Amino acid sequence: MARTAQASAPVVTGCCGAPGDKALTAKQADSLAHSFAALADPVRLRLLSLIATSADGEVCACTMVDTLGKSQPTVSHHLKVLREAGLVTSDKRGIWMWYRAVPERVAELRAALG
Amino acid sequence: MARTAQASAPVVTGCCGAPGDKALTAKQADSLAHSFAALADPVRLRLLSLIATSADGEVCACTMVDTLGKSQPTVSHHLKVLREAGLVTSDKRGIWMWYRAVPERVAELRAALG
DNA sequence: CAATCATATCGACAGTTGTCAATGTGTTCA
DNA sequence: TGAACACATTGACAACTGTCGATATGATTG
Repeated sequence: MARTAQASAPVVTGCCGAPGDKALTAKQADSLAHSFAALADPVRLRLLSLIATSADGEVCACTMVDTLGKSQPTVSHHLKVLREAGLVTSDKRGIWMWYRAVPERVAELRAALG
Repeated sequence: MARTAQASAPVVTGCCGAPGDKALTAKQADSLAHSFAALADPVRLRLLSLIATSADGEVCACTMVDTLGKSQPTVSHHLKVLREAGLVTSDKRGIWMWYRAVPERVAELRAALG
């Protein structure tokens, strides 16, 4: 994208060189920050970990309410955040809501770190 | 763990199986969440990206104040968060403060995602 | 020494976020 | 139909966070 370096001023008047153009743009950073924010809560990390490490690849919501020490509305809220971040999908079967991880989305974030 | 429903029925009476023991503990999740929180802000992501992609591997603070559209105290605050998260180190030389990335720390977070 | 510059810290403010009780929605079963 | 259950949503509140102006700290220069 566009560089922020101004070619007009030849005098740097200090230490500062050109910032280089490989860094994230503001838009890219906004999007990434939203995704990482979904991981910036211990309850959500435990939820995602619970789902991702489950034997069947899916976990019922009631299991998570039982396992974590949080109220049902709180767990529901965090699952919604994970869903909106694309990190999990939900699937209602009968009375129960089953959650699965979205490994591709996790891989995207991992790729952003290296 | 302990089920809070009626104790009379030994049957599972529902969907819930055992949660499995591979998931994160509360302590692990707390620590990880703190680290990811450092990445959950667009300004910090741009700072880290600016530093990590710089040609010399280090960037002077004044460059970052110039590049991002934020005030000097704001940039200084975010750099402190990154420093406390172990993602960058700082080194004062003369008047200027130089920042370098800590790739091992970034790798740790990347590893936590897969 | 005083003046100047780069950066950090402080104080205050608005906006966001995590939490839970209460309530709503939709499903199953008697 | 109505009761019971699983989950989502709402509303409210405290705690946290990003932001900037003002100010402090520390180094350099004249």
